Amino acid sequence: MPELNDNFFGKVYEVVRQIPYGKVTTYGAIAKVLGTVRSARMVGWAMNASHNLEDVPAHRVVNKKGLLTGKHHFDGTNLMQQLLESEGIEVKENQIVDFQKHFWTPEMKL
DNA sequence: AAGGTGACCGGCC
DNA sequence: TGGCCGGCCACCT
Repeated sequence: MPELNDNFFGKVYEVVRQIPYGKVTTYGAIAKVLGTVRSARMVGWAMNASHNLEDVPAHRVVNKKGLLTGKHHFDGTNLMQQLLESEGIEVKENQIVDFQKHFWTPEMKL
């Protein structure tokens, strides 16, 4: 029996899945919605597990500075950047250009 | 059961 | 923006 939504991870997946096309969010924002702002690290952990799920666009999740911190965890090295650029997001030196412009938070949805 | 770990954040300089 | 330090919580062994 799949116990996805029951876990802290499940919640993260749902939020990440709701990230619109061409938008990016931060771990802190997700953690905030989950109610655990202080444990933004856990969000990263969740993303690590989300690696197995294809429904979770982890490439749209970056750190506060707009850095593609997790790009190392992707299959390739520039895969994450390619995906973002494919969505119209400019990425330079592992950093998102006009990060704030593409910034999106789950709170917006609410 | 306890300890170690981690794709982070915020504050300070 | 950049570097360093402490906190924080869930997952894994």
